[in-house]
Amino acid sequence: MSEKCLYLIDGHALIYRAYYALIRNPLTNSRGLPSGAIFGFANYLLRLIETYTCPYMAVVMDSSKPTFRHEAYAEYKANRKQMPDDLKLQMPVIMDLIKAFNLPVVKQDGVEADDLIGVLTNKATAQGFEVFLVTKDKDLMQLVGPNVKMLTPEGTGIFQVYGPQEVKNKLGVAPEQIVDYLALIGDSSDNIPGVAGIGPKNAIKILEKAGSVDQLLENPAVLENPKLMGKIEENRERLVISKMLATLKLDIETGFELEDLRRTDLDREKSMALFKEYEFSSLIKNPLFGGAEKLKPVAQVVDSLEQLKEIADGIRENGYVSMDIIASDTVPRAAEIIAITLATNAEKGYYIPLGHKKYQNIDRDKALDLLRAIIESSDIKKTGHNLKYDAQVLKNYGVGMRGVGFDSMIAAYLIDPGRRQYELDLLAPQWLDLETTPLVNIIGKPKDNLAFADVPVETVAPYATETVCIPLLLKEKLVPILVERDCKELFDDIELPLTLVLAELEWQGIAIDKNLLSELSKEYTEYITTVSAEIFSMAGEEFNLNSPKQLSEVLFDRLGLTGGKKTKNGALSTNVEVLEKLAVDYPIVQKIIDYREKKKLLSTYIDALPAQIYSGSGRVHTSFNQAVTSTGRLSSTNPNLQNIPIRTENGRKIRQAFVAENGNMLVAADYSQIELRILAHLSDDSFLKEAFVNDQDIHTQTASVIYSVLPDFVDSSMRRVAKTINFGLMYGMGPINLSRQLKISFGEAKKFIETYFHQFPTVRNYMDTTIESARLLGYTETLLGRRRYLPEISASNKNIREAAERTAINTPVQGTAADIIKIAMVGIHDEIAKWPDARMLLQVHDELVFEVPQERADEFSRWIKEKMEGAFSLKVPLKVDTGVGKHWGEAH
DNA sequence: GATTTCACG
DNA sequence: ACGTACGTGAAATCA
Repeated sequence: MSEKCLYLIDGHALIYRAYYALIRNPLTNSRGLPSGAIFGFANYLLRLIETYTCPYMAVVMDSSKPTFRHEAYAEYKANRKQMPDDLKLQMPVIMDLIKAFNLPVVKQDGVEADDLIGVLTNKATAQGFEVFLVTKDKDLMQLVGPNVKMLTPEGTGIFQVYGPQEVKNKLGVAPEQIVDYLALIGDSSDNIPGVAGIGPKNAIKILEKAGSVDQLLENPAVLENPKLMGKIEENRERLVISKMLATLKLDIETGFELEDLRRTDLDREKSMALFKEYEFSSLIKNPLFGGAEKLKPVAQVVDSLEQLKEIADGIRENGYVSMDIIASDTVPRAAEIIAITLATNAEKGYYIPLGHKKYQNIDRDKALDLLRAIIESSDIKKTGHNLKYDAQVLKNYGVGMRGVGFDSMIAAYLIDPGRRQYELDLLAPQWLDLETTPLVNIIGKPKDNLAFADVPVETVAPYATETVCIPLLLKEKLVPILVERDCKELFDDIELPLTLVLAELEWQGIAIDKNLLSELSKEYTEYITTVSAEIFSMAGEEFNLNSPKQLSEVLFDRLGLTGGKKTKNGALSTNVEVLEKLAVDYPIVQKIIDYREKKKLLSTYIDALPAQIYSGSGRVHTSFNQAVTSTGRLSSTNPNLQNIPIRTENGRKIRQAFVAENGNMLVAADYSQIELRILAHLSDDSFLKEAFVNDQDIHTQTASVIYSVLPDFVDSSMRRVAKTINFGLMYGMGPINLSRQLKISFGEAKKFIETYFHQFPTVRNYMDTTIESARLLGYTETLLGRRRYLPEISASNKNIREAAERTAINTPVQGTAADIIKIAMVGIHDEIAKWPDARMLLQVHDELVFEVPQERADEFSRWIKEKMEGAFSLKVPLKVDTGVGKHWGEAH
C-alpha cells in the first residue's frame, strides 16, 4: 500500500457495530465486566493494522455538544436511544485501547464525526492521498470516489470494500446520488424523515428519472406517475430538510493537519495488559504481539510394559498425575480405549498406545493392570479435564477411579458458572495465553469420519500430551483463585468427588420398558391421527399442525378468532395459555390442545426414549452435566431425564416405563420443600422457621397468615393462592404474573403480595439485603460459597436491572438446594457399598432415584432418608419423602 | 441457526 | 403505556 494512504475510522459507528455484533453472546471477563464492544472494536483495529498497512490512521469521534443539525431540525437523531449501560461502561476502556494502539483521535466541539470525516477526506485527496472510510454508516458513501473507498465490517474482523461501482451495485445509486437517495427514503437511525411511502426501490426509480432531488423539486412531472408526484408535492419541505441533514457539511475549519494523523507503532505492553485484563486470549495470539506461546511439551510414546512400570513408580513417588484417555467414542459407555496419556509435569507427557490400528500397541489389559493401583488409589490424586468421561471409560474395563485432585472443567465453571463452554482450547488461551492444537487437525471434521485409532501415534501423541499438560498448568492458575474466593472447599469436598458420583450414575443407566412405550406409541399415534383429521375437517383445510406459524394463520386469519397474544417477535402466539382461553368458545381449539399434549409426549419421550437404549447394557445412559447451569444445578442431556412428565395423567404413564430390573425395586427420595426451607434459613424469618420446625403444611400456614384465619379454616383455594405466592416469591414474582397464574385480577394479586410482605417483613428485608449486597459485590453466592456474577444488577435499564435482581434472589435459594443434594450424593456414594447391589441412578434437582434388591428396598429407603436429611444442617430440619415401586411412577 | 412450544424442578 | 418469574433441554418448523 502506498505511503500516501489514510484510514478514517468512524469511532462511534464501529463501536456500536462491535457492540451489537456480539450482543447475542454477551462477553464478560471472569469478574463479570462487560467486554463485547471492547473486544469487537479491538478486533477491527487489529485487522486494519495487520491487513492494510496504511501509515495514516485516525479515529474520528462525535462531538459531545449539539451540532448545527440539531439546531436545524429538532427531531434530528431523536430516535437515538441513550447509549446502553453495558456499552457506556466499556467506553473508557475503548478510549484506553485507542491510546494503547497509539492512534490519533480526531474530535471537534459542535462537529459531527461524519462531517469531520468529510473534511479530512477532501483535505487528503487534495494532497493525492488514497482514503479509506472505516464505517458502517451509509451516509458516508457519498464521499466514495476514485480515491476514496469505504470499508464496512462484515462479521467479526472482515471488511467489505466499497468503491464507486460497489456502491452502485449495492444500493442501485452512484455515490454522488447518495444524499438524494437518503433524503427520499430517510434514515431511521439519524431520524432523517424522508418521504413516507418511498423506499429504496421507488427512490432508485425516481433518481433515474429526475437525476437529483433538486431537479425533482423543480419539475416533479418527470415522474409521470401521479401518485408519486403527489407524495413529492406533499413533502417538499421534508425533502429539503432531509437533504440538508443527509448532506455532509464540508466547509468546516479544522485545526487537524494530515501529519497529525500519522500513526505510530502500537504500545505492545499497554495493549497486552489491557487484553489480559479483559481476557482477550485470541487477540493476544495476534502476530502483532508475537503470537501466543505454544505449549511444547515433550510427547514420549511408551513402547514397553517395563517402561510403563517405571513411569508408574514415578507417579507413585510424585503423589499425583494428570491423565487423559483417548477413546473411540464420545459416549463413554460405548467407548474403547485407544490410548492413555499421563503427565506429572507440564513439560512432558507419556503416551501409552493401546488400541491404534496398524501399530505395535502395548497389551491393554496388562497396561491397565499396571495402572490400576494408581487410578484406584484415593491418595494418588488425579488431574484432568472432564475426568467424569475418563472414569466411565475406565469403568468399562473394570477400573474404578478414585481420588480426583483437580478437574480444569469444574474449576473454570466454579470461577464463572455463566459461560457456555469450558473446553480446554478455550481455557488455555483465556487463562494461560497458550494456544492448543485443534482437534480438527487430528481427526478432521465429523464428516471425515476419522477415529483416533486410524490416526498415527505420532500425530495423536502431541495432541494428547497437551490435554494432560494444560490441566496441570490450569491447576496452578485456578486453584489460587478458588482459594481467594473461599470456594476451595466447595471444589474439593463437593464438586470433585461428585464428578465420580456422576460417572457412576451415568454408567449405571436405567432400564426402560420398551413394550409399554410401544403400546403407548400405538395408542397415541392413533389418537393424534384421529384428532388431526377432526381438526382439519373443522378448519376446512389441511395444514401442518406442528407449525405454530401455519396454526396461527388458520386460527387467527382464516377462522377469524381473536384474543391472541403476541410472542416476543410479534407473531401471534398459539401457546397453551392462549389456546385454553379460546377453547372455552371453540371446540376446535380444545382438540388442538389435546393434539399438542399427545404429540409432545410421543415425539419427545415415547418414541425417543427407546432409541436411546444402549445395546451393550440394555439401559438408557443420560449425561449429567456438571458445568452448565449458572446456579449450580446439574443438567441432563441425551436424553434429558430431568424432565420426564409427571404433571398430567397422560404424561405420568411414561414414568411407568422407567423400571427396576428383575428382583429389584426403584427407590425415589425427594426433598420436601427444600427451597422454602432454605429461604426460611437464609431470611431467618421466625414464622417460616417455626412452620418447618413443627413440620406444618407451609402453604396452609402462609394462607392462614395472609387471610387472617386459623389454619383449620384455610380452604383449598386459599392454600392454592398461598402456594403460588410461596413459589413465586423465590423468583421475585410481581403482581402481573401472580394474577395470571391464579387467574385473578391485577389488583387482587397486588394486594396479596402486599399483605404477604406486610406479614413477613423479615423475608422482604432479606430480599432487599440480598439485592443490595449483590450490587455492592457484583455477585450473589450460595450458603456454600458458590458464586454467580451479576454485572447487570447495576444497569440503568429497569427491565435488565430488575431481571438481575430477581436472579440475585433466586440463585442463593436454588443454588443452595443444589449444593445440599450434591453433598448428599457424595455422602451416599461413599457408603452405598455396604448395600449389596444398590445403585444410585438419577438426580432430578431435589430427588434421587435408586435401584435396590427387592428384599432390602424398604430398609434402604429408610437409610437414604436419614442420609439425605442429615446431609446439611439448616436452622430448620430437612425433610425427605421416599417411595418404593417396580417403576418410577409407583415409587412416588 | 433462530424461533416457538412445552416437558421438568 | 408497557410487559409480564428462576433454572434447564428437546423437537419441530422455517429461513
